[in-house]
Amino acid sequence: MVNFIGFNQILIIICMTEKEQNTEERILIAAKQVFLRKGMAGARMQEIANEAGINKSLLHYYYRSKDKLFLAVFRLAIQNFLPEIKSILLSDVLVTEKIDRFVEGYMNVLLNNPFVPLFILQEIQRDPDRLLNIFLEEGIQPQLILEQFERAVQKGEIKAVDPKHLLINILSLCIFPIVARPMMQRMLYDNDSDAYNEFLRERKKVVSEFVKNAIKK
Amino acid sequence: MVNFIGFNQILIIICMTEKEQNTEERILIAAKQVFLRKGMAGARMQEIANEAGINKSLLHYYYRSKDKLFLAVFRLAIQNFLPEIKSILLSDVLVTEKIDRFVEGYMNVLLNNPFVPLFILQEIQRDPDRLLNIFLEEGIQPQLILEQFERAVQKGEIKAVDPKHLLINILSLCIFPIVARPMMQRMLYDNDSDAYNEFLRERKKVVSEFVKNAIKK
DNA sequence: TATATTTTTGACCAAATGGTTAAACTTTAT
DNA sequence: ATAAAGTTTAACCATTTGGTCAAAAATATA
Repeated sequence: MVNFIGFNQILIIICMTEKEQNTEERILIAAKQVFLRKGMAGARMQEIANEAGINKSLLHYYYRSKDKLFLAVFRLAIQNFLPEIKSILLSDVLVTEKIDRFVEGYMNVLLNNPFVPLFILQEIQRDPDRLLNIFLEEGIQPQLILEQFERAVQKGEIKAVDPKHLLINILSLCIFPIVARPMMQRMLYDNDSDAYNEFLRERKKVVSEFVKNAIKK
Repeated sequence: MVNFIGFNQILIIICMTEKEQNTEERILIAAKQVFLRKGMAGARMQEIANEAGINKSLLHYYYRSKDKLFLAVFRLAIQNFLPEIKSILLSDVLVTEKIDRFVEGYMNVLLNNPFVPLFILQEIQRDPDRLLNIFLEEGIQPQLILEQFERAVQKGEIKAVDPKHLLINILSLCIFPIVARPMMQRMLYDNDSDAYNEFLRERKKVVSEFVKNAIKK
């Protein structure tokens, strides 16, 4: 008998869109879709299985429980943000230039992962201690930014502001318009998605200017 | 036989903390507690009944379904914010003074209702059309603020800024630190609640200055 | 090719959950 | 005091839901 395994594998590779990647990865992607939109409490294992186009039992075969699968998604969500942020924070430029880059880069990541922030805020409210620990494990270090602001103040590059307030200001201005998009797009732009996208594009400059204006001596 | 009804009522009045107000109201208060913290998907009818100290059937007796009870809570949450905001917006003072008052008043309401914003953002993401309609029914008019900003620009009171960006900036700076409190209090203040309260107090001034600095000519 | 191992599936289960109902209890009206 | 109306309760119900299991299918190994 002829061995069709190789042929099948070739088929699989060709039809990547349908049977793309291994099952474990497909589950994770489907779980991300569902968990990010519905949260832990609103997500259904069956819906994740449907989204992945596989049998529900496979979710447990690969991830054991809903909680474990959720944790994998939570980690993934964090990892979507970390690299971009770290590379900017570690770059060696003036603090004002760094703020420009941060706002630009951070808002880009937010636009590509619009469901992540509300998801994270929601879930941290539900189970703060455990999930904040995961943040630490994934290597989030707000201290890093705060120190940079402090040094910039000492060196006289910027006005003497509380670095914590400055950090929260920047995060607020970037994150809120994404988190509140379903509300604001309807209230301010008659639910015109293109118009709100344009608004968010403008916003990169607006936020940069807004922040820099507040810290220039 | 002696009529004990009057005596019972007196007891009820005395023990207001225990049997306070009528059942319908007690249910609404309990439902608010649970829905605001857990959201529609995470809330349990039994938990609400326990919180109210009554039988679960009474929830359905007074509010028919979980969905109806949720809607009542959603309306209530909006109403907690409206009066304060409206009174400030309608006051006849300079735009800079109005921003001061708005930030002060809005952040006070937020501190008294810290779970409302995340709750609303979460639920609007789940069912945007229906819930945004409720917002309109309750009389939210962002147009009101936008027009005031526009007029202030025309009269030359403030720099020519896009009123929508200005509005989102103010809302962001006020709302985000409350919504992200479970996260930020831990990351920036070692979970010291008093320290974060102090941070939020300072913030009223910081935000006011931050915003006014961005719009002064 | 035959055998062991891994992957996938459908049937099933127990607990949880929103909701119903009839009876008991309380209050009001007559 | 009695009947009527309103309120409260416990027992139930149907469905949903996370999870299990044994058998089937596919794959790897010998």
